[in-house]
Amino acid sequence: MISERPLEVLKAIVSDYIQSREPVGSKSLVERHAFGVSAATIRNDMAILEEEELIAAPHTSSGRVPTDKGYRMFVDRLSEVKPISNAERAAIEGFLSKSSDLDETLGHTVRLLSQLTNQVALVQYPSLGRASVRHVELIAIDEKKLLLMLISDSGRIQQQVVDVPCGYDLLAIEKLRNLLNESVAGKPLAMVSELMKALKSKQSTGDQKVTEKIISELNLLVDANNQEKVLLAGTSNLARREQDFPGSISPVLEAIEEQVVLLKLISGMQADQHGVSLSIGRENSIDALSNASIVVSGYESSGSEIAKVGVIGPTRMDYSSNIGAVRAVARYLTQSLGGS
Amino acid sequence: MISERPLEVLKAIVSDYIQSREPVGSKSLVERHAFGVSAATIRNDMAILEEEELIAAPHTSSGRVPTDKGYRMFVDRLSEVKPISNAERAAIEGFLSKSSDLDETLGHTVRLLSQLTNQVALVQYPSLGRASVRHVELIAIDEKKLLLMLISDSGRIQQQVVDVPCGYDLLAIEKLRNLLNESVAGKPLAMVSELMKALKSKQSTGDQKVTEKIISELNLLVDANNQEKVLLAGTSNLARREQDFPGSISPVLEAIEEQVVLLKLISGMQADQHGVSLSIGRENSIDALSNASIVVSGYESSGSEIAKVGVIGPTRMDYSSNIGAVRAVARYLTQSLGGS
DNA sequence: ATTGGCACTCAGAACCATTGAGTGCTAAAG
DNA sequence: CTTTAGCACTCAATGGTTCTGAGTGCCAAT
Repeated sequence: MISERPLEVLKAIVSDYIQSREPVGSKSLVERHAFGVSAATIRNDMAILEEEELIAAPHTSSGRVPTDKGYRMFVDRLSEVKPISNAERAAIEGFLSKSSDLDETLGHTVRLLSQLTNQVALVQYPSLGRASVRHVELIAIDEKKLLLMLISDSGRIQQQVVDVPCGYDLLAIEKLRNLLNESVAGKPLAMVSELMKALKSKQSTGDQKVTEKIISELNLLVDANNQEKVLLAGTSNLARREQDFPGSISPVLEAIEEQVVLLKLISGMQADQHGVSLSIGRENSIDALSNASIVVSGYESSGSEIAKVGVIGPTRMDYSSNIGAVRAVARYLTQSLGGS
Repeated sequence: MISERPLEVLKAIVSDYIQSREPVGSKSLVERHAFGVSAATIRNDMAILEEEELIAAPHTSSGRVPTDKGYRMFVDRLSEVKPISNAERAAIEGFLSKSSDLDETLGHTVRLLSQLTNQVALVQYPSLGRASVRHVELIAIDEKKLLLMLISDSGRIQQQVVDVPCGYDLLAIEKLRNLLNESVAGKPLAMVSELMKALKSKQSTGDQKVTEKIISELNLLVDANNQEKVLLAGTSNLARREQDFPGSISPVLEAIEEQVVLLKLISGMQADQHGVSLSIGRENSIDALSNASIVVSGYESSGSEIAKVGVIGPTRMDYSSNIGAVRAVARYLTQSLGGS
């Protein structure tokens, strides 16, 4: 077990390093923090921390830098989440209240979060997997074309133009629409394909061909767009932190633009007690992101978590503020979605 | 008037510089290109080009580098558009054929273009201003809520949940929908607000309150979302070309993330004979982009240009290939939208 | 357990000489 | 008038050397 003061020293090292981006040594530590002891004592404490691999030296005899493990210790045990300021709160409220549809809300959210944190912000679109159907709609466009729409309860809308070469009967379409809605409205999307099977066998009225076509298109809509999606903002913030990434930032950018990988990563993260989860440096499995940390929180609609929102930046980031900002934004986002 | 050979020299300089990213001198020029003359002669030609400000020297006595004006001359008079390869053509066709709705199509397009060119790609959403209404839809969600949808002929869909505190009558809604469609379907969006005024005064059946509410929401939908939107992809390509931007790439990234500015820029660009327009270096008015060039082309739906698609990269880019790629992608995009 | 003292380390700045690709100019040749 | 060879000159880049100072590790004394 590590005793009290060494942990205080770790806290000071992390704080100083985050601020100065320079390895911090025993002397500057005693100068900036009022430990009641001498530099030599601090050096002893630092030896303990190094023993535990909480800090490391970039090269022999230079200041120390926190390791991933050190950051982890810092966020888990030593730091407080910094609540957002009133100005920030006002900004969030002002920003989010203006949004009307889901696209816009998420777009605003992600921009906002990136400005609040000065990091790259990301927001995951509500996954259809966990959502349910609010409504299915069939709209006649012209004699041979129908527009099929699927609206999920999170507000996500998908549509597909369906060609009906043989033409169709308006009344039959009306009937089909009602039938579809009766059977799938309110049901989880995951069940749609099953329900459609049942429907297909039961139903025999109207134009069989059109019905079948519509049903298969509906299935496609559920499947094809089941792929998740992430929105990014503030990539330039990463560029501004270039110095925090050894070599080039280009692999980092590449990695976060690779939606599939990124999604897998943030989906796998487990929330802590505050609803926020974070992955520090090599804790995440993506090699290109070994110098990056990710802070995400889930956001909810109708009471259950539907997707995640968060930021990504250098391991050397201000965790306290970023966690605070992500948490606040997730909360407001939930609020803004819950009502609609 | 500049005579023949100096222009050939300029062409060679641009080609070499694009390839090597190093200032090119007279000697390496005669080595790599079969001018039938000596280095000294080339030097004389280069003096002429420098006189005309088509090339410049980064520092006294080092190789020469094309100026913006030099690049302009190159693309306008000296280079051929490089047609895309068969493999690329196949990639485009394969990629775009998979898309179903507008969001997806544009998303695929922009990713594709960024991969094809290894640059940052951008695509502008069809502006509602120039589009017209395909359909208006009203959907009952529950007793006090309606979903109002506006579908434009480019396939863009916008929706808004409308609260109707006093409840509504299904039949009246049906009627209202038909009425709305009769009056606005096929009309340009810009006219909608006017048409609505006319409708408001004429109409008196049904629940006046609901009708009014819907109409005002519809107007909002047209206005509020009239704001244009750009999709970006391949920002990491910019980071990979870091060396082509003096100082940091962060202001460049910032500038292209600033949608409003970017939109203004690409909207103002005039197409040349190939349908492609480009802005080289300081030709564009954004200071942060003084080392960047932009290549865009319009794309069409139903026969008229609805928005732009293109790439943005360092002035020192391969114009021939990029123009080819942008042109091809714009053409396929038009095709893919025209049919739906 | 804490501290002052001291020898030691090593990245980074500062300085300097060297190198070589490239220029501009001139005078001769075609 | 155009082309060319020759030559002196420039200057970024390279690489080696030295210097400096923040910082360490360890030890003996408190």
